[in-house]
Amino acid sequence: MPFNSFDHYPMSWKPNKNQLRRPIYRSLAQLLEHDINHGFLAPGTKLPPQRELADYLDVNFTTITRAYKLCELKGLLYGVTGNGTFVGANAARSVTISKEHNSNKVIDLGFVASYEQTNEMVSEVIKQVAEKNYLEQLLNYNDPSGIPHHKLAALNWMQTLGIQADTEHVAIVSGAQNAIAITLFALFEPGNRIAVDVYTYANFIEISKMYQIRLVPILGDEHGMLPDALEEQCQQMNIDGVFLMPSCANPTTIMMPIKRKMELAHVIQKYALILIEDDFHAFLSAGTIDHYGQPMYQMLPNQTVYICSTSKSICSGLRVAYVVFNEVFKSKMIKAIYNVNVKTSSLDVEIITELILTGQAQKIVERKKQLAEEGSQLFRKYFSLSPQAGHPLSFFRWLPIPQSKKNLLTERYFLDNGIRVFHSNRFLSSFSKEPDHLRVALSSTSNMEELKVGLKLLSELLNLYQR
Amino acid sequence: MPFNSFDHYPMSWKPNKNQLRRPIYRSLAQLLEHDINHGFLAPGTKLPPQRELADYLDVNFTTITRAYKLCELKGLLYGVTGNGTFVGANAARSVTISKEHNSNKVIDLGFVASYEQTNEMVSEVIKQVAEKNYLEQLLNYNDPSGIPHHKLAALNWMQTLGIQADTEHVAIVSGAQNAIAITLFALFEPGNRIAVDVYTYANFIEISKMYQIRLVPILGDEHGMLPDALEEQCQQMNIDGVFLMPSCANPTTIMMPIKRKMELAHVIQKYALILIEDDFHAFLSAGTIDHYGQPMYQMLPNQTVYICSTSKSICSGLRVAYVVFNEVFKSKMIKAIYNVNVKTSSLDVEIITELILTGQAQKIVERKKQLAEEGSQLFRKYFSLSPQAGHPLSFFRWLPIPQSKKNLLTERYFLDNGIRVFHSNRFLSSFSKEPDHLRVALSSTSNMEELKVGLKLLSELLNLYQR
DNA sequence: TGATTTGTGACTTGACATTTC
DNA sequence: AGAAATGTCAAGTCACAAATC
Repeated sequence: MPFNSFDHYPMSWKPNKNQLRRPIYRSLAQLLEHDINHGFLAPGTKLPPQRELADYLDVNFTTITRAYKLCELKGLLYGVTGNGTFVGANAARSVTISKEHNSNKVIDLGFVASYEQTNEMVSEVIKQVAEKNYLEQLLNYNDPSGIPHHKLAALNWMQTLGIQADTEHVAIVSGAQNAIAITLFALFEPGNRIAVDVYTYANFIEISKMYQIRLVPILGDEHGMLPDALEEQCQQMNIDGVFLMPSCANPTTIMMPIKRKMELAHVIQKYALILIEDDFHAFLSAGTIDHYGQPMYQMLPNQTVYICSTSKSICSGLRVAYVVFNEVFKSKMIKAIYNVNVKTSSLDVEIITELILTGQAQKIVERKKQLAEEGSQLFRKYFSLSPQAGHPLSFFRWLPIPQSKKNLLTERYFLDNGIRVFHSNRFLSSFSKEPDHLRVALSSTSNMEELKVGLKLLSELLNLYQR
Repeated sequence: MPFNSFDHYPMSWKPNKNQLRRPIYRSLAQLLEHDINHGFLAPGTKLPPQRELADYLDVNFTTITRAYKLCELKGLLYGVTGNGTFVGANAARSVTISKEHNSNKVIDLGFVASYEQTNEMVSEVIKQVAEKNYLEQLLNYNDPSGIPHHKLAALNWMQTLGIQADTEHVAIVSGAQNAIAITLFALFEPGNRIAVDVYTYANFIEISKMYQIRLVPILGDEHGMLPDALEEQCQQMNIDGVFLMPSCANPTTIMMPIKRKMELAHVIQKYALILIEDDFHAFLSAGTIDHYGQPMYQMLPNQTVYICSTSKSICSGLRVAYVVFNEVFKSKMIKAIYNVNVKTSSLDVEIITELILTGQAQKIVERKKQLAEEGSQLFRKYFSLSPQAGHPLSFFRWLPIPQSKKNLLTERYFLDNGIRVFHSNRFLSSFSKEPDHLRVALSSTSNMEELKVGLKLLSELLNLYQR
């Protein structure tokens, strides 16, 4: 007979004993998943200790361990030895951020687009490409990892970002998200652990959940992830990789100075982690910002997959990204690219290549920088920036907001009032006590006037929200 | 002390006891993987029984179970209760089939392309699309699952194949392989089991290995998978899905008659399997072949993901496929599409759409059918077809060859003599005692003359091979 | 500081199903 | 036809590590 009287000190979760079928651990995990997904267990809830629940259900405590673990792999829970097991911040919902059909009344400061105003410059080049007399050669199955000529343009482009590589160690894929999916697929297995910033790219959290990668949040400061914190976690558990966006972390806008990169590289090397370096804002940093230095790929070529998307810098709709890797990863990466994509449309890549080789891409970048500068100025008009404001040209801002009990309803509140923004919780893989933020995209409205209206409305709403 | 004297009855695999580290099961799995990958354990080898090996290594027998299981999930092994554990047919190598750079002297009858001669008809349409005045609207992040207008064209196209659906239940992805990856990702978890034909699509085997899906081969006859065999396996173990290519199975060219589809649908429904229906040859069957009937999606809409690629039928390089699913799968599929692709280039889809709406696509199909007919005739000139020859217009043939000790070296033999073809072993997920075959692609040479030379050479080589 | 709480994970036990002989 | 061989899998035991009090 159980020692405690459970009625007096009720557990946070009491599964119905009668609903349990064999195997118990699966059945229990199912009940747990159901209760989380249906809101009976709020994010952050501390679950009953394994032994206590086991006692209550009259089973061995490792049966509970196993049930909890199933849910952990699905990204619903996380456990802390000596402390307890908790429901994850985003257990109950998908945090995927995608472009949605808004009603016309809503101004989208949520999804980060890329100042799509520049796309007409691309249309021109499409017409030029269509006149080429070798179009047929772009329409077959040849060169699954990219036509050599396209790869050369890629290397040319990435050279300005500080990347040195050759055509044998670059491949063309369909955008950065696609590159991430392929890299996870190629180099990681379900159950592996990847270290991430406490706040990290929401779609990375989501794809990790899907592929059953366990994320290990690492503390950071104003220069990004802390090497000591990473090392500590590496000592404590078996970590397989680390995901970083050094050129401008999403959502925090932190740009990692070269010094921090080197310190982190040291730890990454020491523990033989695989680094996924998503350098999506490099085109706004390299050659523009002093202490930017170079990509981490250059420090750790044998351990890094470097991802350079052209979606933010050149054109979002053509879905072209470059992936750079060393010989050790090559065969696995090529195989994964084939398994996921077969290949990326050579027509699209031809257009990007033409943009690069004719110098049009550089003009687009200049224009986007200009727009980013304008967007930033508008933002500063309505909100004060802290001295540690992150990347000056970032396509989005990380705006501290007062703590509120609304919490999960925050996004709803703004949406109902005509603004789409994302709450910091969406970028959490476990939980955090840091102050709440909003991520505010500056690059998604169709013009600056709309952005201005949006930011003004947001600042007004925020004043009301505080009370 | 062990009962048997192991020196007298040596086990097929004797791992070095001293190399074992803790955890034992992982370390053992690693040794096993190494020995398989380095050829010390040939495909088909029977491994020592779990209890015997455990005795030898002085560990509990379920430690061996676990080690074997790790390797099974990676597609290296398969176990049969009561019989033993065996090294898989393709354990040591990747069976991925991709377009490779051949030396000019090699004629490629391996990779199945799609009579790329028709691509110049596509070039024309690209020029037309480039002149549209709404190009910019194709270059942004909007409509990740496809622009409504594009979806309507998709439905229009698939209607001729017998599919009834609406725009809410179709999505656009980047080719059939991409569709498969997304479907696995969306609806299956690592460790799940999927039933397949004994000989099945090599790239499906490969992606399943990567995602740790266990394949369960099901016996078939000249009309495809046997419903009874499927049912038997379903009773025996927990099977989650089934992968079928009813319009023309790759590599066997079997087209499933409507009667068989209905019988299989019955079993699939009874055991609540998820059906992945890759209908890549439907455009060569629907309306052409009498007893083709309709896709299985129409019989089991709630359990089926229907994949319709335009690579084989319209244009291979543009990477566009349509996916049809019911409401129950919708949110998971849309999420997975976003996580893997974000979206498919709307420019490419616009071109495919234009091809469909102007009727050019239909003309391309007609031309491809003509070419397929020619290719088939050429084949019959050099090889006799059995009465159960499979799909008459198939882009490839399944050619019985004499048993030979060369086995794994068969592909090498033909390659060294100027022909790339694939041996039946490449399409096996476990093992089989059925007679050997070659898969001979008819659609990959740049013209019919080259195909003729290739087939002639192949028939000559085959005569020599027999001796 | 040290006992206690709490989670992790490898290995062991034992029931069971199928195949072989 | 039945005993033995063989693989599968859930659940239990146990050692340990980190956090808390």
